Amino acid sequence: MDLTLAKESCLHCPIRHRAVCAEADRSELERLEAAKSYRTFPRGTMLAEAGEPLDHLSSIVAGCATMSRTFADGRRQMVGLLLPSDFIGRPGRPTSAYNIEAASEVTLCRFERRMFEELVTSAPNIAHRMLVMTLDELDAARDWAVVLGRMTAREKVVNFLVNLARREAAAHDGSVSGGAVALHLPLSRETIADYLGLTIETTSRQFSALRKDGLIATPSARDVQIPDFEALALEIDDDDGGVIS
Amino acid sequence: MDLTLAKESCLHCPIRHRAVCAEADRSELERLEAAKSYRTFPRGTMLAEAGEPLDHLSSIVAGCATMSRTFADGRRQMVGLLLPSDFIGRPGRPTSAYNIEAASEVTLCRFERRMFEELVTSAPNIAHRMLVMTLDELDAARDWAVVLGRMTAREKVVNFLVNLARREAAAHDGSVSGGAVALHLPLSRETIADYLGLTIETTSRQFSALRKDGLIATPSARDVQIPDFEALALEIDDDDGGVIS
DNA sequence: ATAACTGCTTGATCTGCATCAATGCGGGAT
DNA sequence: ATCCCGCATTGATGCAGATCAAGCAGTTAT
Repeated sequence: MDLTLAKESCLHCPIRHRAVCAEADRSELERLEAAKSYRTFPRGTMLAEAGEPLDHLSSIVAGCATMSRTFADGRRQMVGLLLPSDFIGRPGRPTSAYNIEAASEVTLCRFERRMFEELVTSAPNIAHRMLVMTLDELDAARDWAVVLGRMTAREKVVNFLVNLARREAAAHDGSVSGGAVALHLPLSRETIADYLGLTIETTSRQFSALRKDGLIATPSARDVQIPDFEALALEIDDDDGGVIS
Repeated sequence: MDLTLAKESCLHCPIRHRAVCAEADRSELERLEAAKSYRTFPRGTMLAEAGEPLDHLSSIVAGCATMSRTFADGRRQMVGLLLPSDFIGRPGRPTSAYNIEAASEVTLCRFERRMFEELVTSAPNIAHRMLVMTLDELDAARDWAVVLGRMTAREKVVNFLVNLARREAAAHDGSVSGGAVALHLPLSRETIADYLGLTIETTSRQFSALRKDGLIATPSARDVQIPDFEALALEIDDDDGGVIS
């Protein structure tokens, strides 16, 4: 799970473009800038439906969205949390493979598909940056498979909290200090459960167990305090490489 | 298993290059051809170790390899099966994130890292094709997360067999007919179990249950016959989109 | 304030898969 | 052939997490 807020490869930020394109074709930059438009959607909006055509490709500017697939019998599995700088839609693939839903108010930087695809095929810089972003997502997706396939419920929840804390720290461009950390959860228990491949009840029980063990405090359901981050991280770090980088 | 695959994006095949590069810079093609070399490794060879430097990028020409991560306590999760035309290593990432092991004798088409990375940054065609391949892998990895997170043991095994059959059919460039299909499993029960996030015993029991239900026959542990492919596929297809594309 | 609603927690029970433990089977060496 | 040895199957039992079922707390409406 890559949760940094200001990746090198973020495609909606002109400052990044300038850095990357410094000595490259400036017209490429102009075209990318010209092709984009911004739009904000309220919480709960379906930004894409699995199998349905997706005529805009977007980069998330602000907010949080979820990517999931739902079975006919109701089982749901999230395959990713989409955060600022993450990309929605794929060049060359006209439809979305997953449901994408705004988990909070979300602002997108949108590119009309045809324009963007032309850029990707003709501009080496853009294509290369898309490749780097996609490789990051691939690593995250594979790491996620490891979590879902082999971790216990407790490990899944700890892993979730630790990564959320690390992302938050990265967003503020500092590292997680050895001390206390406070988190606001962007997701409901149900969404967390669907993310972790668990039920709501099991997820809730794991939060309660961690609280009883003194590893977290929960002033409210959506707020988590971690008095000793290292102690929490030890629950998963000490015995494997299963931590999502 | 016959592994002659012929994806559009396969990077070791000059014929494909020619098709893609037809009107593009031919020197790019020359350089790619010049940079490659072939090598064959016996079954069991560790082609890459998680965290270790990987100085060659490779395209699989023949054989089968597995990608996995192992926890300190022995838990192991495979994150992918690598088959001909699949790629090992990532431009811009000097180390492998996973253990990659030859599951059978494997022939690789290898590119020296520096040469290949130069090609990716300078040649739009190569970069674009890498992007398409990576997007395919990303879809597969996310689909895999859905399988691991929400499918039952039986569904996992059925999904595995159905996908293997489909890949095999795709390799022979035909579709899976409505009738009987014969498969040779390229993996041991243990490896299948690690792939599916199950134990050996559960995997074996599921094979036995499918046999008892008449959905498969197993002339040997490594050979599976599917008398009615559609009937098997119905076990998963009718209620979701959880099939790996 | 009270009611009604929604999301969270907790308890009791059930079950699917893991674990522990034999047993069977096939292919290679002698 | 016979003895292996690694792999696969099958059985008995245990347990983590799912399911079923109440309660509870925060929020919005009246």
